[in-house]
Amino acid sequence: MKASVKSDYACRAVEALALHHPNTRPLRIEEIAHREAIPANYLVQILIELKSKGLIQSRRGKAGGYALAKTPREITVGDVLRAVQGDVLEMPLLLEARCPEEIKRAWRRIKQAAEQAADDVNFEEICAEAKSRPEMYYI
Amino acid sequence: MKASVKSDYACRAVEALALHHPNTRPLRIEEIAHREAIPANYLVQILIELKSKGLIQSRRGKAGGYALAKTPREITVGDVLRAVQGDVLEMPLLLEARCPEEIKRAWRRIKQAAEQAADDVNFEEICAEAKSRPEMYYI
DNA sequence: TAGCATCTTTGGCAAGATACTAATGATTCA
DNA sequence: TGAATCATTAGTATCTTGCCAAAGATGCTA
Repeated sequence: MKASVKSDYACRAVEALALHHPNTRPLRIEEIAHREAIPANYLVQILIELKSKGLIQSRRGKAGGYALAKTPREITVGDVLRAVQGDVLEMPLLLEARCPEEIKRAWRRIKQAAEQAADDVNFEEICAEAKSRPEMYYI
Repeated sequence: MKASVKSDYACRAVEALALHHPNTRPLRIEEIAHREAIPANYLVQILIELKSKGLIQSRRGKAGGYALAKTPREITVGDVLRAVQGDVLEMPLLLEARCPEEIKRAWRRIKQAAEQAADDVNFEEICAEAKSRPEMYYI
């Protein structure tokens, strides 16, 4: 089991929007991509997924861009992971008939532990930590 | 993050060996492959990795095969996952300089939760569950 | 209403990972 | 010696990942 770069990008993009919140001016793709060092062409697709899951909202045209659709406190890392990869920890093998039930139970325990940990971190906390290290944001 | 078929095969192979324990006759690859419905040619490679990590042992030649190198209680799901995939939850992005520290912290929390859950299940428990459902082993 | 800036959608693609197959070698035992 | 087994290595079809880029849709403004 490996964490994908995409999931990381998604969390960092949401963090950027959360740090900008509740400023009314939306952040453009290019701004987010630059701040978080994410390839803009890839970020586009990630933002679309986050939007379709109701985590962020967008506006087009001049003065367009992205903003959170909820408060940072209402968005967890688990929400972001589910938005971009379907589930915090995907286990297709839970559907396989040949996997014995007791092994499936062990897999489920791991899955639930990861899910709980992911749902336990919201972006208000993440922003608070980020702001306690302001030096990062002058580079 | 997705659980691989390989990890599942590894757990099922160790379960088969644990259920056979402490019988002195080793289990042949073909036996394990048949019992757990795992492609034999693939299982070979998995068993080699489990052996190199000291979880199982082997004997060659006639009357050869595999057996556990420890008691089922001494082997956890976490041990098996680390043996076949390096870590319970791999997070190469923890090494990336562009990922802010507060996001890394969130990733670490998820990683540790999964690790703890995996280390919390040993194969004695798994065997006990399996034996409480004996119907599976007559098919 | 023209035109531009932005988001949106779609298709493509190179590199790597996954889940195998298969051939050959090495070891043990009778 | 030879049969049975594990051990090693190479190959490979398919899928996934992490992007790029072109064309479209929409909103703002002059």
